[in-house]
Amino acid sequence: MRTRFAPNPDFLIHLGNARPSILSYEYAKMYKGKFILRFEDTDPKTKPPLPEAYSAIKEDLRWLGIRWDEEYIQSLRMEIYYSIARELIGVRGAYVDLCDKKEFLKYKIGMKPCPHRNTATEINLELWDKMVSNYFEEGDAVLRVKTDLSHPDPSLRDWVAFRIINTEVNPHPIVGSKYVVWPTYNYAAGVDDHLMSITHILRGKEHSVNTLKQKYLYDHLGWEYPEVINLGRLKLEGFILSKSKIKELMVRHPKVFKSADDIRFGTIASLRNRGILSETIRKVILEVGVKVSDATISWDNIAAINRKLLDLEVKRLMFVAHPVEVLVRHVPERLSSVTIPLHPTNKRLGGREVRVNIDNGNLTVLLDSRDVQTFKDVGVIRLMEFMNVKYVSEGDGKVLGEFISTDLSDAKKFRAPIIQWVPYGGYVKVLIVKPEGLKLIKVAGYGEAYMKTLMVGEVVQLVRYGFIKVVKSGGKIIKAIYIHD
RNA sequence: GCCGCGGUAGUAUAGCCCGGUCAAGUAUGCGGGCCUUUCGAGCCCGUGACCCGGGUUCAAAUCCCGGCCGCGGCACCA
Repeated sequence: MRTRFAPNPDFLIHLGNARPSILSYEYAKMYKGKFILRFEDTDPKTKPPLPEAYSAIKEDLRWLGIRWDEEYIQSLRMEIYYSIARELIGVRGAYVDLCDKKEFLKYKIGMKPCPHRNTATEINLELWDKMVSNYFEEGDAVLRVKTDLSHPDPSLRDWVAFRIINTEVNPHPIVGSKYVVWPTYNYAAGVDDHLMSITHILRGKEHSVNTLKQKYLYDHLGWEYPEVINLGRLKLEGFILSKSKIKELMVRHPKVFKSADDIRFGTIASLRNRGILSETIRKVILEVGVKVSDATISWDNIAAINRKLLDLEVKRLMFVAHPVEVLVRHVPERLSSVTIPLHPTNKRLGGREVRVNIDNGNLTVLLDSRDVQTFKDVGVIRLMEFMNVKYVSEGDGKVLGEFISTDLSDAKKFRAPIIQWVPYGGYVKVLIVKPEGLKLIKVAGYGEAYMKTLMVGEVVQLVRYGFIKVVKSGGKIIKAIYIHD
């Protein structure tokens, strides 16, 4: 078993591409076969390859846990395509067509052969050599593969295998202006799948006609076509996956959407930046499986999988989004420092010391305005991992509470809600960016001082708030991306 | 318009090839409970689906036909 993933390096890959790539890789692995990565960069004109995309795609694949046994770049295989083209002409499977494009269309829809279809082989070879040696202009000549002219689908009839692209005008990022005759997707992919002994092709169902086209090529050459498995399209609820739509947004709003890995998009890099684990993506793709029908992946589902993976591994910290000062009276001085574990069960994560300032038994903490409301409603709350507090009064905009005890069992006795808190004076400002569709909602709040030690890229759980990924730290304000709740 | 392919709960998926064990399984969501120093996780209970209509058959989610809906393709793109 040999499978392959064959992206066009003209852009980043997205969640939709994760389906064929992960599934092809897993298939090969399952049957102890080989998996091949092949860059299909044979159109320097309408889909010019992006030099940085080759490595970016490889990085994304590696991140997804995909390892490949062989790697090819089609633009480096031009001589191979050329030599097979001569072979194809030799068996009268292809001919050089000098017709004008519109003129050919008439023959095509009329199911009639164009005048060049029966050109003698020697002349065809001569014409082909002229093509390759830059004799013709762009648009003057193509090499067509002979198919069934009466096929009900007109697009199949004598499709183009090679066309001329003026690479002085549109140089290729890898081979520059070295070649002017370029193979089309169907030719290059078809030839390579055979030459690379691909046994199973897993690709999007948009390629289903291409399979039919390529089979003509295989028939002419006496090759056997691999097994094909068509995969349905994937959507990600609330995200844009489409290459063209992302490009359009970036062109139209260059200041809003600076790069294709923006957390609002559905590229693999975007999801990685967003804080989604590669394991989550793999699970989702494997769950969707090999089916032709389309699937809309819900964000809830992604979040559920991701949350479970993150839950055990990530530190839990306190954060208050809409702070209200609460003064607690009669707090014992010995409580000016408490050590709180960073995770209730994962002891490897250790703990952190939280210092508070107790002045004459008075302690000021910040609570979320919603929690202050519960405080007033319920009468007793527990400041998580710290102490139980009784509500006293509210006046002049100040909320007053009274220390009861530190025992957790008391909190249970009082059925006190457990609330996260941040010490007044011992906090750090946190700015959280929450993507919602194409908008970014910004939430500013206060995190406990320990958050200053977080590194960029680190993911933590803010208790009762959600999982975040730190994108900027070190300064006065910590910036983070909201992953999910 | 013309070719081709699909349609199981809100979402995703299992079962369909080889009809009965499917009064349809699983995950997530939603409702409730237990547990828990989170409104998180875990555990338990509940909720909710075979697109419609015919046919074949003792028996159809599964096979056949028609309809409806959805998707893909119709490039000198990949």
